[in-house]
Amino acid sequence: MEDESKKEQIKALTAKKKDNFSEWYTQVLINSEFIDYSAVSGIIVFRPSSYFVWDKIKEATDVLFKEAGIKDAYFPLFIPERFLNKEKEHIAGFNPEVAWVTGAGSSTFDERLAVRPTSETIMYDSYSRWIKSWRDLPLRLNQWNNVVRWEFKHPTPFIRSREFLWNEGHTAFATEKEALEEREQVLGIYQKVLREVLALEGVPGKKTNKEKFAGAVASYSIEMLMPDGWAIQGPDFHNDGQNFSKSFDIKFTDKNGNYEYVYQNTFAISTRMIGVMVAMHSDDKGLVIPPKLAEIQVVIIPIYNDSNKEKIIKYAEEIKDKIKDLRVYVDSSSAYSPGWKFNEYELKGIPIRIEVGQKEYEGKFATAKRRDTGDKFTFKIDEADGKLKEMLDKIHENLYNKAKEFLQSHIHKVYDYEKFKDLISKDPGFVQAPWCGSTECEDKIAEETKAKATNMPFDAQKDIEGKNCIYCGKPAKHIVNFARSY
RNA sequence: GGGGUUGUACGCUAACCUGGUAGACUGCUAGCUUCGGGAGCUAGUAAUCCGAGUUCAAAUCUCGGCAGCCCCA
Repeated sequence: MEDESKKEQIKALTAKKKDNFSEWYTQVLINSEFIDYSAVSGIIVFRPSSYFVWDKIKEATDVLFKEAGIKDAYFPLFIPERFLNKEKEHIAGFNPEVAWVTGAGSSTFDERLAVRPTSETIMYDSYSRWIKSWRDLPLRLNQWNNVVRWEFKHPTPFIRSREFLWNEGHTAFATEKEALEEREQVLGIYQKVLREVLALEGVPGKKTNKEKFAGAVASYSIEMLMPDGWAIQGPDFHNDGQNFSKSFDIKFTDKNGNYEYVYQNTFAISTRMIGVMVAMHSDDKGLVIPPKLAEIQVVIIPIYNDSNKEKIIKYAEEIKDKIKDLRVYVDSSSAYSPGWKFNEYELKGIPIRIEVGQKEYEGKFATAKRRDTGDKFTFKIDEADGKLKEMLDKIHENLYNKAKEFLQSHIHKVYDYEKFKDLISKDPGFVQAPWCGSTECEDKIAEETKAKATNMPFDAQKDIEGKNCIYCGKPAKHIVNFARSY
């Protein structure tokens, strides 16, 4: 037992995922050197391994954007106040969270500048000058950047952060039809990235009026679930109609010579998804990073003593050389013992660990361990390349399947309000229930159960026939995904 | 906005009640011995949130500020 108490003083996690989720979440992120807190409250530092994860998410998404014909651009960080004020709903939604720059050096600006909370206004000022003719459309631009929203609620790394990184896509079309068609394409891209890169599954659907984006006609989201059963909004897509084009005067001459306002969309995926990824996959030993996002995919730990040190390290390097196109690291330092390294790389979430010592050297094989399941396996060094790639695929698949099963086992379809209340308080998750469409019922439900209308899942709407609103009993118009929400 | 609570080294913590040498663990640096699940020894490095008051003497008591956390609105 003396060992136990000593261990706790070392870097091991003291909180358990099951017992104290938020404490565990923080410990995992900090102890694994994934992130650090900064001197500014509510803003974290992305250390190399977490920035690597973001870079990969970005890369995977960007390839799909480019294939779809969306180009990258970059617009200013600072937005003149008069721009923000142009679209009334938009400014009303963001005003409380905007950070302002009021001067430089000892001088004060005549007009203060907002640090972008989102870039609609600064981009659409340009769009209004760039779009003159139907030939200029569609205009589909994206930027990868950072935004600042000075939240006052308790900050949580990645999940609720005052500065975060994201993509913001802003597109303009000549017709409403074309604009609406973009939704499926973009949500499809996000879903593919979530599944194939982050190993996560969410529920796509339409937002209620109350929850839609400030300035949008309709909003859509992929809603995610955290391990504690609370919902969190994932990537989103907003159909802005002509709201912004009218405020920013983005009009063009159509084929018949008439002036028309463009139809617009905006969409985003943010670093918040890293938080969901960490929370879903990791365990009491530390981080678990899906193979495609891991800075080091395979770590090789040579186990040696004075008499065989050189040849064992050489053997480890030899195995590394046999592995093509994977990110492999040989930790041959003698500063730490093998046991120390095992724990360290588990804490950091490296998908596969390989151990090579005297036994392996003599038998020309290697011993390996999966981070996700803890299963050990061995392979002959000549088959290292294929074996490891296959195993990384299995790890991804396993993580994705577990995440999907968790989501599915936490979706409940309910038609009775008493049962609804019971589920929300006892077994948090998504509760899908029929709703009449009135904000009044939505508000009452939120007030009585603390569950928010997260979105209206596309695939659940077919069940609407003959159902009544769970709150008022009037005929239902939508099936809504209610949940306690971050 | 109201109430509670906590600020000691990178981190964690002791001394606080009862004022008097700031002590462990971890980390970090160096050396020697180790190395198949967080190795051992030796030496070194590093701290009382800020300001005022009481006192011969303040990490400790009092007041104010700042910061974190919790609860309520």
